[in-house]
Amino acid sequence: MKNKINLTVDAVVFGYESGNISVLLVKRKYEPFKDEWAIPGGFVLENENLEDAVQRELSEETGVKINYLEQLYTFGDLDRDPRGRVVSIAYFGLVKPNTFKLQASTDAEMAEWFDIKKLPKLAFDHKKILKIAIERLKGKITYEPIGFELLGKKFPFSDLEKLYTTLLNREIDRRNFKKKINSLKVLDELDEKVSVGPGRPASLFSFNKKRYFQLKKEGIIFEI
Amino acid sequence: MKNKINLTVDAVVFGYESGNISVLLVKRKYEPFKDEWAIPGGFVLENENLEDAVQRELSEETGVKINYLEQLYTFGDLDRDPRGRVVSIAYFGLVKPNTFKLQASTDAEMAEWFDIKKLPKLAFDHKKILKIAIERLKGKITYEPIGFELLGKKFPFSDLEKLYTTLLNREIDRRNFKKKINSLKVLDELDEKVSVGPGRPASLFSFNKKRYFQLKKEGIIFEI
DNA sequence: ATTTATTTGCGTATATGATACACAAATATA
DNA sequence: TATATTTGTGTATCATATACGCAAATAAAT
Repeated sequence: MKNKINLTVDAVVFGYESGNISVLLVKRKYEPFKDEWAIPGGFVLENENLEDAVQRELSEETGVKINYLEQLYTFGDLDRDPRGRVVSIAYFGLVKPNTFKLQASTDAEMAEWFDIKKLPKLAFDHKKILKIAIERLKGKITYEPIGFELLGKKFPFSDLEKLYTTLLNREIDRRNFKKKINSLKVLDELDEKVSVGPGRPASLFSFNKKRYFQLKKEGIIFEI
Repeated sequence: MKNKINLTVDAVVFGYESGNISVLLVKRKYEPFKDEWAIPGGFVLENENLEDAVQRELSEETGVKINYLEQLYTFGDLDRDPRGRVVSIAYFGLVKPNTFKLQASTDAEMAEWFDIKKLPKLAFDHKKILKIAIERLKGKITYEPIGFELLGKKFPFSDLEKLYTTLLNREIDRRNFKKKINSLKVLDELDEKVSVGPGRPASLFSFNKKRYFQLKKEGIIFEI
């Protein structure tokens, strides 16, 4: 066979905590773009599935455990890597808050979360990749309840609400939003409350995965 | 650099004529899967953009001119090619009826249109690729007016209607459908009529591209 | 202990958009 | 001239989305 080409995977991983949406970046240790921030990723091995490659690179570079992963887009422009032709298959990932904190130990490669509104300069064409990933996140959250993938096992309703207002960058009427979510029946109300700061204590909810997969199978559209 | 991998592009190209949706396939001349039908495609050259590779392969193998092209998905399973590891970036294309007929001359590789309801056995994992492409086509047509990409410059309204009923595999109420399309204002009614067979002659319409791009920019959702 | 600020939590009324449905107009064919 | 066939429109009803106000439960301040 002929025409072998360098192939990498890159993973745009989003996390959410206390009203901020963050993306996971790593500081490059080697040229090109040494000491600049980049989306985690690396070369695909000859005998390795694409998703395995993503998981391996993420685990090596950041130690973060991915909760949701899907393919984003394949970038193949000729000049995207100064070393030569490199085609990159980008993935889109979400993590829950418990796996959100980075182990201080993994400083072999420095990994850090960045608020998506305060991004540093990025290596390669990673700015473009990130832009497409953010669009996908915003788009997807309005028609599939993937918002839950970013929340913990138990959460107050206001967390979900704040996630949507942050991501969609607009106010949401809580009463109508709740009606919509309730109609989907993907939330189970737990027999437990939390109270943070002033105000009425909030009931905790959990995400009903069974129901979620049922909806997905039926192709239910979910429009916020 | 290291870990070079064989990279191909494949293009699932749809056409539409007289109520049938067809896909373009080529008969393989060489092993593996010699004499079996496959989605057109081939190896990406070292110094060639991905889209250029698609267009080149399509032109070499089928002579068809693509009207609309977008990336579909990248397939990278280890065993998808018996010759070894081959990662394939699949594309999704639509052609208009005027470029629909295949030149009889290009029989170097035999290319043929197949009704998507009467598909032959396919080489490699192309059945899987085609399945995903058909889902994409069906999904996409309900929220973006790409249906027009499959029609000629001028067409009677019933052609558009039949395209949707065929693709969605269900009846559509013409009056409500027309209301929806009219509200988008993407159709210009021409001062011209056609009459085929019995029945009232039909006005011809053309597709207002300017308006279409405007809608797209505004992120207008179009739900049939 | 009382008041104030803050957050959660619900219900109803209105507007907007989707669906259901029937008949007239214009032609080719018999 | 009658019949079959296709195009072409309007209105009434139903479902869903949006707009909107106030009570309940707490922490913090006085």
